[in-house]
Amino acid sequence: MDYQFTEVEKKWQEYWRQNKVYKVDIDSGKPKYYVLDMFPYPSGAGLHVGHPLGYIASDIVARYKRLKGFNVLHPMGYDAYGLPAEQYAIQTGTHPMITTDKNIARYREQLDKIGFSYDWDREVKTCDPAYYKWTQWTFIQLFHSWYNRDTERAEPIEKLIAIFETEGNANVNAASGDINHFSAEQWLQMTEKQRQQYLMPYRLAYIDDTIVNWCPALGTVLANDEVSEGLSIRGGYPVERKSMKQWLLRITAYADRLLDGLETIDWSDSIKEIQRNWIGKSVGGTLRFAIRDTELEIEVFTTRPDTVFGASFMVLAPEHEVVGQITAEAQLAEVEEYIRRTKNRSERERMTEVKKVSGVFTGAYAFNPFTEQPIPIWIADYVLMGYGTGAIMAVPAHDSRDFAFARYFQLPIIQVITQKDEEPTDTAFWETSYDAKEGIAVNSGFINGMDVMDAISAVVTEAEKKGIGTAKINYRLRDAIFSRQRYWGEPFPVYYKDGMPYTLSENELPLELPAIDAFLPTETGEPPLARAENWKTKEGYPLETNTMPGFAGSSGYYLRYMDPQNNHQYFSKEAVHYWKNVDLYIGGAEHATGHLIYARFWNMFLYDLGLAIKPEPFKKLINQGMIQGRSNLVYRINPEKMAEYVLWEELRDKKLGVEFFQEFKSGSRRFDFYAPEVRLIIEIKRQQALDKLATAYEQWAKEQDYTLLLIPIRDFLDQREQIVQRIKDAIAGKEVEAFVEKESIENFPAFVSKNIAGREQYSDPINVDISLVHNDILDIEAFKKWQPHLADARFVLEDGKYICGYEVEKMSKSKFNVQNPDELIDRYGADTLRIYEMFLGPIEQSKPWDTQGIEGVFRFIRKLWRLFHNDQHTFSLSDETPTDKEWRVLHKTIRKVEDDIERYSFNTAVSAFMIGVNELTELKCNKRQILEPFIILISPYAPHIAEELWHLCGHEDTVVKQTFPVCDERYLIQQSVVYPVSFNGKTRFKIELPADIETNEIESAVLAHQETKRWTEGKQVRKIIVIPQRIINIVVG
RNA sequence: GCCCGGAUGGCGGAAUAGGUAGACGCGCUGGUCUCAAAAACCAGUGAGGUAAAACUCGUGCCGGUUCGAUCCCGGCUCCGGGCACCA
Repeated sequence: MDYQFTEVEKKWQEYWRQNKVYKVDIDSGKPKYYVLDMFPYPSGAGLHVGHPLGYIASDIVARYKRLKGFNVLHPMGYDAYGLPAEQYAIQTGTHPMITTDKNIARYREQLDKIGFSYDWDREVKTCDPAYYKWTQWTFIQLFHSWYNRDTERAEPIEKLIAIFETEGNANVNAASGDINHFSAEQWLQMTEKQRQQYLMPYRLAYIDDTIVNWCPALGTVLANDEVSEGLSIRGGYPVERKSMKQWLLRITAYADRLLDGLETIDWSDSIKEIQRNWIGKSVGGTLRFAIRDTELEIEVFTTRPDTVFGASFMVLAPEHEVVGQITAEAQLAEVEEYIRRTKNRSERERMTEVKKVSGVFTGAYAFNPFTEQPIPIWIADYVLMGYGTGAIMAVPAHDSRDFAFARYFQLPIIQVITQKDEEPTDTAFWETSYDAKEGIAVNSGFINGMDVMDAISAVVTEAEKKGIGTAKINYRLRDAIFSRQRYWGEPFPVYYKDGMPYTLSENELPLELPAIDAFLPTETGEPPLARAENWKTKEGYPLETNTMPGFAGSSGYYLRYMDPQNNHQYFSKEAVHYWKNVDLYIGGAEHATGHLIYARFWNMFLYDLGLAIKPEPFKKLINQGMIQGRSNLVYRINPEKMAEYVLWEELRDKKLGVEFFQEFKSGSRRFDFYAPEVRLIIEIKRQQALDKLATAYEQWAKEQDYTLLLIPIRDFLDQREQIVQRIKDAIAGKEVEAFVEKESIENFPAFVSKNIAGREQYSDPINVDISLVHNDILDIEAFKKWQPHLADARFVLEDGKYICGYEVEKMSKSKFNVQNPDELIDRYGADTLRIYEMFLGPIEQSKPWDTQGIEGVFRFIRKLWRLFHNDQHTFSLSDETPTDKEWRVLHKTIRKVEDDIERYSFNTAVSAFMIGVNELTELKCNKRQILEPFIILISPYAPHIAEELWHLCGHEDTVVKQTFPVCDERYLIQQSVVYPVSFNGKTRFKIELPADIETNEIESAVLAHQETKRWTEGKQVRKIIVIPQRIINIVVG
């Protein structure tokens, strides 16, 4: 019997489950290793082959690390809150929990079939009250914390209150919103409500008014990328820019630590770069500009204080508060009109119109604080209220946007920086600004001659001395909006008293999601939770009706896995001190600015609280590439085009003796072909069309003295020779009937195989379900049954086969190219699937899914099986001592596979296994001492066959718990080396030499070789380069 | 516009330290076995060139460094991803 993968795989999956082989507990005697997959959102579609790619890689590492003696934590769970289940609930009334549980069951079934080594006792679901209790708990901690900039960490709000009570808030250095100063006395005299109001801007979870994209029809707030031109992408409903009270998390407090932390973790440069951009730190200073004839000042933020002498105007964001106070009477109408125009456009739309320059002069002037010159103040929407101070000093000579603006409105451009060793030039002739942060200050008073970097700090120092500015760092990062007007999410553990939010006490957690009658917002636009009956505390205070966003539950899940059943704590001290943080995290790159940044923030906060013990949650991150779909195409024939093409092939190049032309026009009539020599017209049309037209056409042709042939398309299917014969007769001048009437037949679809000549010209590609295609050959019978209208389909074949085309595109239902892992497991088994997914290429690279190659892996698995079996298919191992060659194969493979797994090069390890099996097959090796270690070696990749073979070898225990074989260098030492000998870098021949001889011996051996003479003849040997064990190069000339 | 990746046979890819380019697999061609097919096995397979060899060319393009470059440097082209009036 050949290898029976279906039974074998089922048997061992059952065995592993029953014996809880993958269950893991704290074991201080062993080093720990934590391998984590980004847990999935269980969608209704189930897994396709792209999902398990990362899971397989992490599973290989987990199994490998176990064999290497590590205690491996390898859990899995579900990111169970998500829009699809809620959307489905809105449409059907099915509770999202029911949908979600169903989908989870399906996911679990699929995952189990692949043979993953998860410890399922640690499974978490974010929608499980026992889990989200701790999401809510963390929110409470955030609410009761503030960020102390002096200590650079989160601290309890009580400590802040204690400071307020003794000295007010003047000396508090906190990451906070806008605050007014108050004294201890004022604090003590405040009402409870006032105190709460003053505390709010300090909290790490706080409520604030935020401008959001509110969509009344959907009853929710949309993200910027869910809105296009004022309409929701989904549904096309109007979206308003609206100020709403929302919960926010003060992630900005951690901006610097999030940035610095990137230096300490092993993530790809691209993800780190994305996060750096997202945080968007810029270092500079603020400067205050006095406004002429008023007491007012405008503060600007700039990264280039060194260019202040070149600031020739100012620009404010249209919504800047000072605009109303400074606009001159004469400019009022224009300014108001401009503000109205820009107001309703979202930030995103403003950004997309980058190229257009627009703006209006306010009529007011400010004084440049260094040159003391008055400069005009403009408003323009290229200045954003949301960044810096909403105002800039414009330095057109050294900022490209200011330059464009100045040119457009003809404002002065003053050069204040020159490149090294260059003289200033007339800016009137500049085509672009000089933006680089390199050069020497000129026309700049006291900083003249300084280099840019020195000039920056000199100006900041001077500004501080004069009291008109300070050094300042700005971030692009915004606080995270934490409220969603949705049902399917974690309820906030918050109630309102006297209009102020308070948190529930910890013993009231979890606050469970209530039942509601419909999953929609209320008529008054309140979130769905407002429908819940009795949605208030015991005391009768109303509870928060928003729910938390998707990233709430996924931000700390890796910590919960460490101690998932703990009812008293998020996770125990003992657990976190043992498991620490994630050693290897695998998942998609699409979470770069979402989950991966929130989770780092969440972890840092818990670190400040002393709960997490590492500042960074994920030491090493791998982003698996996307698996793209490989669609198959069939080519549907356009019958008229095809008939024309086929006939033209018969007529062209005087094949029938006379010259034909395509497209003959006579008056308003058009015909397909015309031979002027014999006045012969040929027209191809559908039978039905000809039935109607034939008489009129014939009449016309007679009048004009043309010979006419009307050929129905259907004739091209089976009467091609007759057609040609009729044309020949017509050419020969015989009487030929223009149109032979026939019974009309039903239309049927027809398809042409890919490589039939002319196919491109008369067919249209159509996606066909990939399950009907094997190695690009269409299963015609299955295809006919695929859709009802294909039942009578006809085919133009090549070599008796229908060959499909293909295209690489996104895997999606509509392209019929979704490859589902279950099907492949049924056909080839899980081990083959696992190895094939790894074999496709480097884990981080995107690649198309192509089932063709899987056969090769399947062959490899059976070849491995045959190593252990004789010709009669009976298991047979020999206890003889292996030969050196056999040892060498084993140890070479150990070395290669170990190296490859350690550097996550899974595809090359698969090659190494194949080479190993090929070589052992060649050696006809069935020796226990070689093959048993080989089983262990391959078990991370192909756990099922490995377990089966391990037991066949007579072992009672599981292969999972063995020790990874150790490479013994002795077997790798070569007696001799085959050196490639090259002349001037081109390899010419090879020479085998003993491995241990000296360089000069190698040289003389090579020079003595007779091939050498051929290449040195008539030339001089100038140099011999010998790289021991590698190559010999002889320079001649 | 800016930032980050990438480009190697018909296809997926390999070459870990500047040292035999194309490992391994797919596909294709021919063969063995078979009544036949499947499976399996064997041989060949970068391009040009040749009866076969020799030889020439060849890692997106142009140039450089080097005894030697897929790898390092300079300048481009194309593809993928991210960011985008961020002061």
